[in-house]
Amino acid sequence: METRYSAADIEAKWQQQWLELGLDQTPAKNDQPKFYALSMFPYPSGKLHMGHVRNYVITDVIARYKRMKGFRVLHPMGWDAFGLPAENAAIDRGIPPAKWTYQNIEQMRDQLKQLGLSIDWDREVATCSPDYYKWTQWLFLQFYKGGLAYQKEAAVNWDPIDQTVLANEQVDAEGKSWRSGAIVEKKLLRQWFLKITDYAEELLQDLDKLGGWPERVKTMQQNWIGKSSGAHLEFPIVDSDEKIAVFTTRPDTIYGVTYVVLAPEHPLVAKVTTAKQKATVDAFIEEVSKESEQDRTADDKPKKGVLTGGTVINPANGEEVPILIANYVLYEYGTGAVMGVPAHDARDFKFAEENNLPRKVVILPDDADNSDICLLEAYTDAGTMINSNRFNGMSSVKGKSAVIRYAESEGFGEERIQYRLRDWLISRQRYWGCPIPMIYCDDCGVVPVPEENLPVILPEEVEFSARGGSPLAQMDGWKNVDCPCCNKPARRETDTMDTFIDSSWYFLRYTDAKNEEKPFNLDDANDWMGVDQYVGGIEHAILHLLYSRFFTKVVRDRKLVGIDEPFKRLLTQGMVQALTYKNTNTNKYIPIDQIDPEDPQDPETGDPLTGFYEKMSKSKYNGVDPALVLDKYGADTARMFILFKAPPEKDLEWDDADVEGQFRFLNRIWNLVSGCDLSVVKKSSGELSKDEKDLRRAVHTAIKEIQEDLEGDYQFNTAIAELMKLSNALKDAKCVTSPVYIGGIEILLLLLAPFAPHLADELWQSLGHTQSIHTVSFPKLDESALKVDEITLVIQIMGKTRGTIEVPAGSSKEDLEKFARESEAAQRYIEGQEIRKIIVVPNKLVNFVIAK
RNA sequence: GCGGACGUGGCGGAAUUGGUAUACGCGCUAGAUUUAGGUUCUAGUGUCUUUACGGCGUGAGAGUUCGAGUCUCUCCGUCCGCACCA
Repeated sequence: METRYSAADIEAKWQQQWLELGLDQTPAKNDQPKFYALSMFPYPSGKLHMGHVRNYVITDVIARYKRMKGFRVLHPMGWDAFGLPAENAAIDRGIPPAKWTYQNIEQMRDQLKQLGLSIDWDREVATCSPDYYKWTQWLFLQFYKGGLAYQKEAAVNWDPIDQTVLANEQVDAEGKSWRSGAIVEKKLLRQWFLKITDYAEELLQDLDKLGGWPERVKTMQQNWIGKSSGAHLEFPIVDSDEKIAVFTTRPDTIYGVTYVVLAPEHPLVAKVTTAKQKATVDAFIEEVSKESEQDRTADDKPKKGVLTGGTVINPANGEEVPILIANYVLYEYGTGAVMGVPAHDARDFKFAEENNLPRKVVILPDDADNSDICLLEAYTDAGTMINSNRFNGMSSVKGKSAVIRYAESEGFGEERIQYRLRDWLISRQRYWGCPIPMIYCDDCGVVPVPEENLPVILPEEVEFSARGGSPLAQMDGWKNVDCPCCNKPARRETDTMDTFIDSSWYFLRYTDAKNEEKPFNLDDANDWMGVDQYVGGIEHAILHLLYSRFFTKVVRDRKLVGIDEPFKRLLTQGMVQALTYKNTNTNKYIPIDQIDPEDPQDPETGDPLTGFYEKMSKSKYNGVDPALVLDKYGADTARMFILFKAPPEKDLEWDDADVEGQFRFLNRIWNLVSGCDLSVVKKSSGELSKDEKDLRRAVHTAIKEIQEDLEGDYQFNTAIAELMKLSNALKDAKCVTSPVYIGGIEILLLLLAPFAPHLADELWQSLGHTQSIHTVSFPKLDESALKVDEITLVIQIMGKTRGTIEVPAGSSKEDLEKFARESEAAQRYIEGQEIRKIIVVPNKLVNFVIAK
């Protein structure tokens, strides 16, 4: 068999064979250990991109390896199929969202299959299909029953382009929508929320259980949850029964309060404002409301504020201090009011300075000797309390709890834990999403749809005319329904759920994907969960991963599953980047085919261009279409390249020359194995020659290294390097008629099987095997084969390598020293020198320390 | 500003507990095969000089050690996340 390697022929053939053999199906429960390998499911945009390819190939190698290691593996795939692009396509092209989505799924499923992924397609789910979203709705009702779903009139993040509401997590630091990029506006609407804040503490604490997660993802979640502990303190308003509550992490500075500030939106503002100040206050509120979120939170923005004319009593010392409103106090955080301690808080300091408010020093640095210090900036560190009545002389660290206890005994405050995390706003004024199963009745109020009436079907034949509100709100036939309680005419909720809800439980559905009675059965979920390896992009570090953790804890508390955390190990794969050329004067990207790579110039202006590696995208003209790569080289080459080029968590720089390199490597393997002549193989003659021993060692070294690379941190790049070394060793081997050689060839194919599954099976068959290589166990490491007769001993003088000698393996320290001392390299340097010390590291080196 | 990660040839990247720095690949150079190009194969490829039994070399500088890419400290740089959170 001396034909050329043709990926196109063999890949289609083996994909068909595997399908017929059912190799990718999930085994029923048996006594094998389980392994759940999961990739984040894609949005069915219609076209596979390189980021997908990388994601799914990584998971596939892990799944295939684990199967060879004797695990029963669950490796499913599905579609995160609700979402806005389908509506946009409907508007732009007149295709109904459902039709567009299902077409895209067909297309992308075919593309995924071409990659040779060992996915159990019998468990495929699509979040937009009624048999899936029935259970999304059912789960929502569970939340509702558990008091974890509620409605609230709220100032929400309104995306003026997509015409919908966004969760806080979906608005970036500049106040822009994560999807449309539009500046988000504030709007008051009655919306559904999920009470994720009930789980804030557990979501934070359980990060410690996630040993297999990248540190940075955990840090990001920790910051997002934003726990801080301090005190809730109440300042009585003068001439009123009401009090202003503040949250502070520094109760020890309460004697330094020189004013109190309310957020402009705070409801007490109207009550405390005096007639004299009313015009000023109203003007200020007007001014602040005109500012965009971005302006208001800008870094170097001045802290503006005005007096309300009202005053409060400092409950610790009875002093009367003014109430102000200021733009830097956020209504959404804490109580929407702060106590102003300019001497010991950087923001208050700046604000007081700009608005001529007094300062009062109450914490003295430990190294200062008097209290008259002139502050140039706020002193925010710990120190000794002064000007604080009964607390004078106490360290400020102790003072925190002492002041809290005092506040409790005097009834003006208590200890308080505050989180930055807000409840999850899930209402979306969109059509293509999961309907919220709620009904509004004039008599009965808000009524949940009875479980037996689920799913609330999303009508699929809809007309889209232009961007704007959801068509559901206009579909009277759908909207009008009888109240399940009193049978009188009522109305359905026309908002749909945030699509992040759909993806917060799909990993549970895979464990029992066809269940028509419930979302999933407890035994199956407990058998497969948690996910042993989850793979996906870092962009989901907060949103999807936090929501999924929240959902898991809620369904656990509803006794639907018995685990605390959904994902045991998380691998965040790096981006796939490609070379882009940008004109730094005009900030325009130039397509690569218009450029001479030797001398990159802007074809229009003639400016020299700079090249960088950036994430592949249409707007940068640097995308590489996976379909073209598959056509030219085949799936095995694409897989090998992606795995070899960089470690999985690092960004990967696409490079056609390196793709060629992998293609060459697969061709070398093809030629190596096709060139094998089985007829000349001799019977084992017992004792191995040196060549045979060396080859056998190379083979087992490869087994050892690849196994370690796949067990630990998934170092696919070094695993492939080991495959190359083994293939080089086999190519150079002289003993081609030895059983060691042909055994080595077989092991090479077995080691290659998870990476290049089609080529490995084809060559395996060519060696006369009738069973697919993917049903064979991973080669067993024979430690004895790694033993060497001779080792290379490094001779060092004063820690510098001066030569090497070959010595028998396992020599004693004394012998090693003797060999080293007699070596030519050592002799040159120790001749006539006084040897101070000799360090012998067994099997490694001998170092002579000589008198200088 | 706060938090995290990282810095190794021309390039992507390797290096158990501190023990021969640059594995593997790309690129490049030379040669062989080929009508030619491509493919394939062989050899070479950190750097400097006085080409050696040599010097220098893992962002910079110091330290610990017989010995440091690896450990400690200081500094520089890049990337990422958060950012008025009281």
